[in-house]
Amino acid sequence: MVSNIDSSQLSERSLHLFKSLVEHFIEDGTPVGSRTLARDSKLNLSPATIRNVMADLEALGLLDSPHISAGRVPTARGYRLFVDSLLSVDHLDSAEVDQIARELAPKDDVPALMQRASSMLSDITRLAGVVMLPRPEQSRLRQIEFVALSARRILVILVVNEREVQNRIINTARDFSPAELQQVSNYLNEIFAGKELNYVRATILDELEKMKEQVNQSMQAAIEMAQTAFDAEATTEPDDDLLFSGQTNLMDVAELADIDQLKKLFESFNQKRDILHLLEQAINADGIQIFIGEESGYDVLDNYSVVTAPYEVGGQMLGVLGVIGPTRMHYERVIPIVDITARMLGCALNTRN
Amino acid sequence: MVSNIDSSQLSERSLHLFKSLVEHFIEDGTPVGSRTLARDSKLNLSPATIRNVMADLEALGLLDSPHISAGRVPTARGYRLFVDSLLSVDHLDSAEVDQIARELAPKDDVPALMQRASSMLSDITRLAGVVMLPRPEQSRLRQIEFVALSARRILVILVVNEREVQNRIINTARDFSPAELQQVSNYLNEIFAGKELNYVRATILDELEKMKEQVNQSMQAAIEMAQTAFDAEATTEPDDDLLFSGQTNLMDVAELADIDQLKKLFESFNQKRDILHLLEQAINADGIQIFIGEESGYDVLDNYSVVTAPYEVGGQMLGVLGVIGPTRMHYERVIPIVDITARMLGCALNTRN
DNA sequence: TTTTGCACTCCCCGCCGCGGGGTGCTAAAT
DNA sequence: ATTTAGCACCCCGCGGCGGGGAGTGCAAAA
Repeated sequence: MVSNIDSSQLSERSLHLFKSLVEHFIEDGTPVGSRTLARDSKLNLSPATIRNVMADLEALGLLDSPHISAGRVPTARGYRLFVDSLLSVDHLDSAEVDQIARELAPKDDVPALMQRASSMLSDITRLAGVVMLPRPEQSRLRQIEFVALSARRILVILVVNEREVQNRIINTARDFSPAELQQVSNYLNEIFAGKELNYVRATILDELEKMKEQVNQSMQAAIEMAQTAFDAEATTEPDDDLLFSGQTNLMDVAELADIDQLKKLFESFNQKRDILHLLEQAINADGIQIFIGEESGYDVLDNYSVVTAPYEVGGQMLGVLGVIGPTRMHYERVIPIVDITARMLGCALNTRN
Repeated sequence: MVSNIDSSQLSERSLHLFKSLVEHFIEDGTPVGSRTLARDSKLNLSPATIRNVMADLEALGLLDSPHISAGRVPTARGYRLFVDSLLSVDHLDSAEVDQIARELAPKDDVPALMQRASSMLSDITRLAGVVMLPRPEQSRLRQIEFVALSARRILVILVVNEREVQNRIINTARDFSPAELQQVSNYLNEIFAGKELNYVRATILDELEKMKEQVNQSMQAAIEMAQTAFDAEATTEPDDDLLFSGQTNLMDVAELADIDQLKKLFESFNQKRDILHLLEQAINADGIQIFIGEESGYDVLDNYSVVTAPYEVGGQMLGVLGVIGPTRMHYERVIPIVDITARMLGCALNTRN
């Protein structure tokens, strides 16, 4: 990868002009030329001078011109410089902060809260919002219970991480009495409560097999049942770990030509895979992380930027949330919104009852 | 509403020509004129004759011409006549039937099966698929269980309709011992098992209030807890009762002009409300029901048709599934696909273990 | 009743020319 | 040594024009 441009490599004036240009382009999306820039930037310079500067900036890979004789447009590297060094982020007015706080008031369960966070992000930015839920690898088994539906149909309930509940129904080879079920769950809880879920799964499927002979009849049944339960669990992929909303907002901006690029983007929202990988890169970032256009490495995102922030509670990273929109977005507004939403979501998760 | 055209009101020849015209238009989406129709339809007629016929058909409201001097295009009423009287539905070849059967093999839980049905519909038709889940009104409480997470945090589990499981966490005003919980659940199961869920909710919230004084201390607590549980339940709207997939398929056909009409359609997919209402109209239909263009009454669907079929198991209607695509769709293919999918989904739900 | 012939309409497409907003370069000015 | 002015040039977008194609309606002939 070619190294990015550092703001110290450029004169004050070039930076100022570059900033105006980017701002102007973000505003109306048309290539901006030397004349308009001469008018807009308060520096009293002639278009000719500005042309020279722009030629330099183009040589550095910060600008590009769609045609030889059109205005200039920022490149991904240009946006990078812009957001890293030139951007002055907005102060959100308190009304907006209030709105966010209100939306994230901890009034119902976790998935619903996440969903609200996502749709709030998209509403307030008029872009697409996304929230990544905690990766299941980090989840700890808290409690396991069995409920008899009928003699051979058993409802398995896994309580994970204090408040998540998973359940599935299994069919057993022989009848179990409620008392037996109680005994089995006591046994499993004793061994596995507080353990990491993957470990539990691995242990149950592999290790327990060996000790089968050593324990009594009833425990054998327990082991078999637990195996069935976790077998089913393994195949149940989480799949709802990425919550999108406001995708349709992107159809407003779509330059009408790249409608099938947008289609590809929507499809990758459905696949989830690419976006998931991208967001995973952001989970250990210290605060806001931004992927601009081609930087992301996923070409469905070529003309789009992703602004992300991890959210955490009690110092532990839980997930990532963010906003997806055209590279030409109002970063100065989007960034603080994503930032504060991540913080507040953390709070909301913290003060949950 | 103006009455629809009956095929008996038209001459054999008009019908034949009309049919060719619709087929032709479905094929390439351009208005079709008298010359091409003269060529295509095997009737040995001159364009002029055909023009006369087309003028009649237009007067009847079956055709429309975008401009005075362009070919004709079917109206919604035209499509109606076409699908009701003129259409010869395809025979699905056995490979396709096999594919559907394979996709709907009952290998995992109900929601996943529904999801697969939906995405299969969209894959195979290259349109948008939708599956409406059983309306919660028809659901009967089968079993209720309480699991103590801690002394005051209790997991409530509702088993509904044999295989659906809902769960939520409530906080209680005072401690409950596991034995007490057992007692409460026994009590509630005895009264409410097999009852309709709405009835249960209503009863618990209203009636039980009155009997509070008459029962003992422990039962009072039970009642309070049940109230809390069902209170929470009431606010948990089902919301996942409509499963879409393949929306992006519609972006292929989008005539590029009506991109914001498509946006509105996508938004109504998200709202779910309109589509839900529409599908509810189809639940009591005997087999395939088709809403063509403006017929639906929802103007987001103006240039789209919805082909639906209810699915049932054991004679009881459970829900509706279908396909959404441009009015200009291959009905002769889509109809049997939707039809057979509905049947097979019914089977799959029936033979579930 | 069907067909032929005819006048007419409208869209689409390519073409042209032009104006606007741009550019780069060079030479003059500061 | 910059900055500016001047100039030639580029290229997109737009409006107007003309012709071809596809289609129409109508009237008169078959």
